[in-house]
Amino acid sequence: MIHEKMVELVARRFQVLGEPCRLRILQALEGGPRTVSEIVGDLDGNQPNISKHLQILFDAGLVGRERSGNSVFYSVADPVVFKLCELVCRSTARHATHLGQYAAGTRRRSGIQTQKSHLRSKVGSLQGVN
Amino acid sequence: MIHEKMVELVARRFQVLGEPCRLRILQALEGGPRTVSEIVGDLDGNQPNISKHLQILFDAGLVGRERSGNSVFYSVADPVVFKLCELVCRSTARHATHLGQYAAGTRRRSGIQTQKSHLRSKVGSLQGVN
DNA sequence: TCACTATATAATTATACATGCATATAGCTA
DNA sequence: TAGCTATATGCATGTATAATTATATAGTGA
Repeated sequence: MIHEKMVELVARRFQVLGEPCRLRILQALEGGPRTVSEIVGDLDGNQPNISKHLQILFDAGLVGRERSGNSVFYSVADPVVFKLCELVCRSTARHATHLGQYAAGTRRRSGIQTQKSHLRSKVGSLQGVN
Repeated sequence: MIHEKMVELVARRFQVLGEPCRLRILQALEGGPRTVSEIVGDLDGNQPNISKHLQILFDAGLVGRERSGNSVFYSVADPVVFKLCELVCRSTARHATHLGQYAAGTRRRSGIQTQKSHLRSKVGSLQGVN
């Protein structure tokens, strides 16, 4: 059992990771610290937007930063993010594979199978949905 | 380097995990499959809301479901979610600890330290902002 | 068939958030 | 100081999403 406050903090971290642009930023930082300009160059977003995402990542403690002269270098604060991405990546690939099997196979569309209906039919549905 | 489509899929999964209510649902499922009613009983949300969150978790492939008579049993589809939560939990705890140290120590407010200013002062700031 | 339980869905509202543009601020150099 | 570069912030806007209420649908048993 986890405390309510902790659940919210953990959820917030997942939420911060749940943005394609921010994942790409972390990816760009995988090789080491980079300045904002460099990151903007790697990705195709505009500078203010990248800066705002970097701020969000920083507030979440996922990246660190240090000013060097006129530039600010950002770096991944906790390498665990790469582990997380790897795990989710694998899991996502598995899920996509399953979806592909279903699509290529029975053409069933993710409905709930009644235990009984499961015995008489390959195609279950939940209130005719999906 | 990861494909753009994959980045979006992974981000979507993180986003689905980035909701306190959904984390609590997964927590409730840690002991094994449960019906919607049971989950609603464990948490304090109302039934339609829980059902919608369950649908989102299902679409993301994070839970599976099977109807049994009048009830629908939901279960965790991929135990990797618990690993993810554990990793984020630890990382979050570390981050919170650091914040605590800063707060108790120099009272600095997470500004960027210039390399030079770092040498002459313990308190850095970035445009006077946090 | 009807009544009942369990679950899902629709419609609404309020809020959070990403984006883009304009602008402000910090640091450097002359 | 002024001008330049790099970065951050404010504001406006559109979109996504969570919560709530009411309702619809599936299954069960009489």
